[in-house]
Amino acid sequence: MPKPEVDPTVQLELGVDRGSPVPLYFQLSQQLESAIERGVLTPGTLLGNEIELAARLGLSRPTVRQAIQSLVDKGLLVRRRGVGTQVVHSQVKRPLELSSLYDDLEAAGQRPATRVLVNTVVTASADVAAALAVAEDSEVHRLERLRLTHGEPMAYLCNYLPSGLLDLDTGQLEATGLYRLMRAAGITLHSARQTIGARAATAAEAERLGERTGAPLLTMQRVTFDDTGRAVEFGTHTYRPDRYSFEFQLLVRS
Amino acid sequence: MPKPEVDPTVQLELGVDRGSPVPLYFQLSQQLESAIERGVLTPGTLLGNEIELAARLGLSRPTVRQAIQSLVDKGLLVRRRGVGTQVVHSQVKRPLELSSLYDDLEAAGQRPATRVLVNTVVTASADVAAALAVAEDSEVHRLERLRLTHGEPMAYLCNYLPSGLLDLDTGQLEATGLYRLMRAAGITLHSARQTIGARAATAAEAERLGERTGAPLLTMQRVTFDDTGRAVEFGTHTYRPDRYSFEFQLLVRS
DNA sequence: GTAGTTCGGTTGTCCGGACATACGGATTGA
DNA sequence: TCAATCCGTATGTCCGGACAACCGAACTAC
Repeated sequence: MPKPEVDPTVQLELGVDRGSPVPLYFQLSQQLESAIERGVLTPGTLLGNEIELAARLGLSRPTVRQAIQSLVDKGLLVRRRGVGTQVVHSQVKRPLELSSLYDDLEAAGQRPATRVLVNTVVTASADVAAALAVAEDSEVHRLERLRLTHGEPMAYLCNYLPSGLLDLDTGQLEATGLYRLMRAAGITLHSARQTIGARAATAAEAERLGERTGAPLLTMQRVTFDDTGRAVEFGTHTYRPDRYSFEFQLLVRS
Repeated sequence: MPKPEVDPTVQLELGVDRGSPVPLYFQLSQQLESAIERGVLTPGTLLGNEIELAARLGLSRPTVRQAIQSLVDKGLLVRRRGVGTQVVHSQVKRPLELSSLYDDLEAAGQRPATRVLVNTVVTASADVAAALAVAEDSEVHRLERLRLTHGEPMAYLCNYLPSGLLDLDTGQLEATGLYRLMRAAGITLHSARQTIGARAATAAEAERLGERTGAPLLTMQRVTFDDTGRAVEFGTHTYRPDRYSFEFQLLVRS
C-alpha cells in the first residue's frame, strides 16, 4: 500500500494577513522561503498544485503563482509542466548580488577595518573619464583605501566618483562601506560591470599589501550604474589572494 | 510651446502573431528588446503606459506587463510607480549567465581549440567526493584539457563528473565544450557555485601553460548542479591572466 | 514668494475564469 | 513482453476588470 502522499503545504501554517500593507504574494513567498530554509520543506518535496493551494489560502491562482515564481527566480523552486513544483535540492545561498566588500566581510564576522589613504578631488584622467562617462577635464572624487581584517591588509581599493554626487567624509568612510554611504545618500544602485583578473604585484602594490614584489594579486575593476544609467562609481581593487577570493552562486537564466 | 511628446512605441512596428506557438508576451518582449538594442528606443525614453499599449496591440494588460517585466528582470527597463517605464541608459550586455568558456571564446571570435590530456575513470578522492556528493570510493570521470586560442595555451581545465552520467568521447570533447555535451545528453544545468582566486604557478602548471614558475595564475573552482539538485560537474581551472579575465554584468536584485 | 494641497496619470496588486500544452502513468494493442 | 496510445493532472498562457498606492505637477492659500 502506498503512503498517503499528503500535500506538504497542508502541514505548514500558511496564512496571509489581508490587513497588512505587505502584498499577499510576498507574504506567501516569504513563508514558503522560510519553510524551505528551516528544512520544513525538504529538498525534492513536491508542492501541492497551485489551484488547491490558492483555494486553501483564500487567494487567487495568479497571486499564488506570483509568489511561487519569485522563488523560482531565486532558484529555490523548480516548476515542471504536468508534474508540479518541487523544492530544489542544492544549497542555493546567495545568487550573486552586487556586493559590497565591507558588507561581505562583516557578514562573515571578519570585523573589517578601513584606512583612508587619499580622499581628494582631482581632474579626471582619460580612462577615469571614459569609465564614468564624464568630460576629461571635469572634477571627480578620488578615493584610496586600505581594507584590513584582524589588523592585516587584505585589499587596496581605489575609487573614483563623479563630483557633486555625494559628500565623502573620511570618518564615515572608515566606519562603513562606500556602497552603504551611497545608498544612504539616496542613490539606488542598479547594475555594475565587473572584470576580475590577476597580475604580478608592482613594488608599490606589494608594499601596500605587505607582499613581495611580483607576488600574484587578484584584481577587480568595476563601474557601477544607478537606475537612471549614470555611472556613479569606478573602482580598481587589488586583493591578496591568500586572504580573499570571489565566491558566488550562479543561476542559469532560462 | 512644448514638443508633442508622442508615445515612442507608436512608431515601432509592434504586432503579435496569434497563430504562432510563441507566447504573446514573449513576442512582445523580443520586439521591445530588439528595438532597444538597435537603438530605436533610446536610453531614457519613457514607454507609453501599459493600458494604452495593450489596447493598441489587442492584448490584455497582464500580457503586456509580463513582457515588460521580463525586460525589467534583464535590466533593460526600469519601472517607476506613478511615472512610467523607461529604457535604462547603461549598456547592459550579459547579466552573467552560467557560461561555458568554449562558448564565450567562440562568441568572441577566438576559434578555441581543445587538447584532451586525460579522459579516464578513477576512484573519487576525498575532496572530489565531497564536491560531487558521492561516496569516497565511487568511480568518477576525470578529465584534463588544455584550452588554446590561436595555438597558444590559455587555460588548463581539470574536471570530474559522476560516473554513468554521460559518455565522454575524446573526439567530441576536442570539437566542442563540456557544457554543450551535457546539455545534449539531456542534462538541464541549473546553478553553480564558483570561486575565483589567484595564486603562483607551480612548476607543472607553468609548464602546461607556457609560463614561468611562480607566475600569477587566475584560478576558478566550480560545482555545477542540475535542476534536481545533483552535482553534475566539479572543475578546477587555471587561466593565464594575460590572456583571460572574467568579465560580467551584475544586476541588483531588488 | 512659498508652502501645502489637490488631482490626474501610472504602475502595483488582486481577482476569477478559460483554454492550451506537456508530462507521467495506466491502458491497450501487437 | 514490449511498444504505442490514451488520459488525468499540473503548469503555461491569456483575458478583462477592479481598486490601491504613489509620483509629479498644477493649483491654492497663506
